[in-house]
Amino acid sequence: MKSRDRSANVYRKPTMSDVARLAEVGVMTVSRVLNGTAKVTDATRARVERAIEQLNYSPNELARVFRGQRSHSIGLILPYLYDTFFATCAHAVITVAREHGYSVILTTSNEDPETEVAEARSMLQRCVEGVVVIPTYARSSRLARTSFGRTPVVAFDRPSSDASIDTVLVQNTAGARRMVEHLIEHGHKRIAFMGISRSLFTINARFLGYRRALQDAGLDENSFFGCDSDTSTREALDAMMRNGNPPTAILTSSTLATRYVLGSIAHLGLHVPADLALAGFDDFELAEFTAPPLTVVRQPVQEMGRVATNLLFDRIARGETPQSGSRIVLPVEIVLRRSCGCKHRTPVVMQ
Amino acid sequence: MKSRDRSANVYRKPTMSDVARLAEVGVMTVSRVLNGTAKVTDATRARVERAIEQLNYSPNELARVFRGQRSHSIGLILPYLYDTFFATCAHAVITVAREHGYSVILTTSNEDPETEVAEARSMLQRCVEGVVVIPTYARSSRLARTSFGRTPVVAFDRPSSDASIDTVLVQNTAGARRMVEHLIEHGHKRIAFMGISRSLFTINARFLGYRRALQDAGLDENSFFGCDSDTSTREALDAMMRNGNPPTAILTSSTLATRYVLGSIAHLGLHVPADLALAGFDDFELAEFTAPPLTVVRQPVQEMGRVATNLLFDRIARGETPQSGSRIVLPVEIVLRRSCGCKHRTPVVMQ
DNA sequence: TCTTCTGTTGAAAAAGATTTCAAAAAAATC
DNA sequence: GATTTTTTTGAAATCTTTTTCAACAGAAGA
Repeated sequence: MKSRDRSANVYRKPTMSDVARLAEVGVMTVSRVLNGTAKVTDATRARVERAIEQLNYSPNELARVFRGQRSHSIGLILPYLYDTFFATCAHAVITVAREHGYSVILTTSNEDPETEVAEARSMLQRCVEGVVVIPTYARSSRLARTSFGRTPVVAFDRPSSDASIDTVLVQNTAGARRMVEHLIEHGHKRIAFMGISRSLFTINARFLGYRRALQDAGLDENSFFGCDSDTSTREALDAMMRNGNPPTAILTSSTLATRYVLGSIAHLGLHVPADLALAGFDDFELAEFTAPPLTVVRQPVQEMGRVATNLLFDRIARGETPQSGSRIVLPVEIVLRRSCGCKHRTPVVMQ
Repeated sequence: MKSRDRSANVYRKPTMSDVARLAEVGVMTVSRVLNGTAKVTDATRARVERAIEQLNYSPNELARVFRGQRSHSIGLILPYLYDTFFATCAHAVITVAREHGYSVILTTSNEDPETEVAEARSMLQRCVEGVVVIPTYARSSRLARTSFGRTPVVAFDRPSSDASIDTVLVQNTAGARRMVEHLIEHGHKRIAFMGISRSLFTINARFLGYRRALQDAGLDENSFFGCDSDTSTREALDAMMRNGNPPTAILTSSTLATRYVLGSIAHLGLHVPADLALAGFDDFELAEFTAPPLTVVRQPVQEMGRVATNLLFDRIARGETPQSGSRIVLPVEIVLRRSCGCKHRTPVVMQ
C-alpha cells in the first residue's frame, strides 16, 4: 500500500500529495497555490502554505518538466573551459540564460567530434530546450541540424559543417588583414604568421586575412608557421630567425600562440619591437603588462556569447527551425599598444 | 483517444510505445532491448532495433530519472566564470564528473548570497545528486547543510559558514607568510599588502599570513590596502609612495589585485623590483611574461577542483551525510621569478 | 498426452506533477 | 425557499519509463 511505503523509515523528499494530506486538501489545490493558476480561498491557501512550510516542500522540477512543461534549461558545449576565451563565452551564455530564467548544462567536447556528438545527444535526452555550441574544428564536427529534431541550435566562434545551423562569428579574416596592413604601415616587409594549427577554423580564417594583406601589398607570400607547444614554437622561431632573411614582424593567431611566442622570444633574448615587432589576435587582460604591451586584434567575446544566446532564445520563443541558418558576423577592434612599434603611452583602439 | 492524439499533426518526439507499436511488441520488450536487463530473442531484438532506427528514437532521460533512477548530474556553483581561477576550477570539476559519467549543471552566484541559495535550490529541484560550490564570501553565504537534505555538498576555495559542510581549501595563510618571509630575506622592511577586500575569505587568510610574518620578524605591522578598481588602486599606491616612508615591496592578494597593481605601477612609472619589489598570490599563465616576470604563490587550482569533486562522488557513492564536515587543506608552492628581486633566469619552484 | 519447467513476453502499477472535467459549495436571483 | 449562476475544490487521466508480476509458449520429462 502506498501509505505503508510512505511511512517506512527511508528518507524521501516530501511530495505534493504529502502536502495535500497534511493540509487536508486535494493535490490540485496545492498545485494551484504553487502556480497561482486559479483562485484559492485565503483560508485554504494559508493551510497549504503552512503545510509546505512545515514539510519544507519544494516541487520536483523533473516531474514538472516531464509532464510536458518547458525544461527551462539550455545546453552549452565548449571545446575547453580553462581557456579565458571560452570561459568568457560561457559567462556570457550563462548570464543571458539567467536573464531568461534558464539553467545551463555545460560540457566540454575537448575538441573531440565524438564527444561533441555524444554530449549533444545527452543534452537532448535531458530535454534541454536549445543548445549553444562552439563546434570542434569545423571540418571534423559532425553536428547536424537534423540530429537535433525540433530543438534549436546556435553555433558560435566557429561555423558548424552543417550550414543550416545558425552561426555567430567575428571578422577573423578582415581583422587579421587590417592588423597586417598596420604592420606594413610600420614599414615591415617580411611578416610571419604563427598559429597553433590551420585546421582550426578561426586560425585559418585569420591566416587568409594575413595572406590577403600581403598579396595586396605585393609582398612575399609567407606561409603558416605551426606552434603548438613551447618547444615547437621555440624551434620554429629559432629556425626562422637564423634564416638569411628573417621576418621583422610576427602576427600570432590566438592567445595561446601569443603565449608560446612570448616565451620563445624571451628565451632567445630578442627585443620587441626593435628586433621583432609583434601583434596578436585576441586581447587578454594582461596584454597591457607584457614587455612591451601587446598590440592585438580584439574580439567582442562577451558580445558574441550574448548574441548567440539571444538568437537561441529567439528561436526557442518562436518555435521555428528555419531551413537555412542565419549567419551573424561581429566586427573586431584593433588595439594598438607598443609591441607593433607604435609609441602610444596608452592603448589606441581603432574602428 | 490516445491514438487520435498521437496521429495529430503536431511534432512529438517518438516514445517507447511508438517503438513498441511499430515493432509489434510490448513496451517492456523495448525497455529490455535498450537496457539489456533481461533475455530477448534475437528475432525480437532485431525487430525492436529496426524500429528504434526507423523512428530515430532515443529514450527520454528525464522520464528515466523521474522513475527513480539516479540523475547522473551534479551542480556546480561558482562566483563568476570569466576569472581564470574559477574557470580552471570548473574545468577540473567537469572533467572529473565526466570520468564518472555525470553531467554538470553550472551556474554563477555573482557573489550574491541570495542568488547562491536560489541556484542551489533550483539544482536540488532538478534532482542533482550532489553540489560542488565555491561559496560567496564566507560571512554572507547562507548555504546550510540542512537545506540540502540528503544531497551531498562540497565547498571549496572558501569555507561555507556552515562548518558541517565538507570543505577543500589551500594553505592561504601559510603561503602568504612564506612569501613575505622571502621578501624579508631580500632585505625588505616595509612591505605592503594590497587586496580587493578583506571580506573575502581567501584574501583575509592571506592577509593574516602576511601580518604573522611581519610580526615574527619584529617589523612594523602594516595594514590592509584596498584595491578594488584601477582607479582606487592607483590612488592607494600613489598615496603610499608619496608617504615619507614608502614600502619597498608589495604582496598582492590575488590575480585581480596583481593586475590592478601592475597597471598602477606602469602608470606611475615605477621600476620593479628596483623601486618596488612585487609578489603575488595565485599564478597565471602570463606571469612569466610580465615586466619583470612575477614571483607568486601558486595554488593547485585544478587539484583543488579535482579533490573536491572526488570527495563529492565519494559521498554520493557511500550515500552518507556525515555530521561534521571534513576539511582538506592543500599545499601551495612559491614560484620565484624576478619581481621579488631574485635574479633567476628561469622560475624556481619551492616546496 | 499431460504435467512441469524454463525462458520470453506483456499488462499494470508506479514515480510526481499538471490538465481536464465534474462535483460540491457558495452566492446570487427570483 | 427554490433555482440558477458562480466560485472553489478534487478525482482521474496523462506525461515516459522501469519494476513487478503474471501469462504464455515451447521443451523436457513422465
